[in-house]
Amino acid sequence: MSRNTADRKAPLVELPIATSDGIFLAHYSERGLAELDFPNTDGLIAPAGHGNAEPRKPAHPEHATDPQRIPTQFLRWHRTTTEALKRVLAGRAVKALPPLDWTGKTEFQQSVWREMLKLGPGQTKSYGEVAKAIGKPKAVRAVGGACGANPIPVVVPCHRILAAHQKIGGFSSGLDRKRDLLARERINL
DNA sequence: GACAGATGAAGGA
DNA sequence: TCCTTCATCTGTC
Repeated sequence: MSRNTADRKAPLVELPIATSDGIFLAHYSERGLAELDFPNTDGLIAPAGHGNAEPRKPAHPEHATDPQRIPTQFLRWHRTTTEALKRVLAGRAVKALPPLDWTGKTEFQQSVWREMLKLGPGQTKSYGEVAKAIGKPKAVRAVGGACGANPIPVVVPCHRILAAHQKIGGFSSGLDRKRDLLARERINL
């Protein structure tokens, strides 16, 4: 077991993404997209991957990092992230992703998330199938844990991972949101 | 090291 | 079917 959360670097830039679902908040480090926070139904932003964290106010443009001082590389990544997010929310295939910063995450988690990235719109896998795909067929519960720790939901499509027999399983940001995302991809449970 | 967890499978009613 | 129990593996504290 590798445990290297200590060298996790704090994101350098936070940028909001306005969608029909609300304002998502993307966190970028010098390595790429590090986190994506869901908007809450009440307008607050729910941090991804840590369900018991306190929701917080969305960063208004005037409070977010000053656009004038953001390196163009971050702006390029943000354009790619915005496009990818909007495509997923529309149930369409993602054309391109920015580099993803999984620094500090374990090898196991990264292999689970890489497996999720292989799934296109309308495609699903069970936790057991993901466990098999990464060569650890008995690590089904651990796959669930890795899904819950996913810092970049929607873009890394943890909502496409179902429990056995097409049951919905769980979702750190709420089962309703998972059902909604699946419905947009015409996935019937 | 102990414990919890977004599972899965098997067995019994 | 539905429910309960248990095996299994990994992450977190």
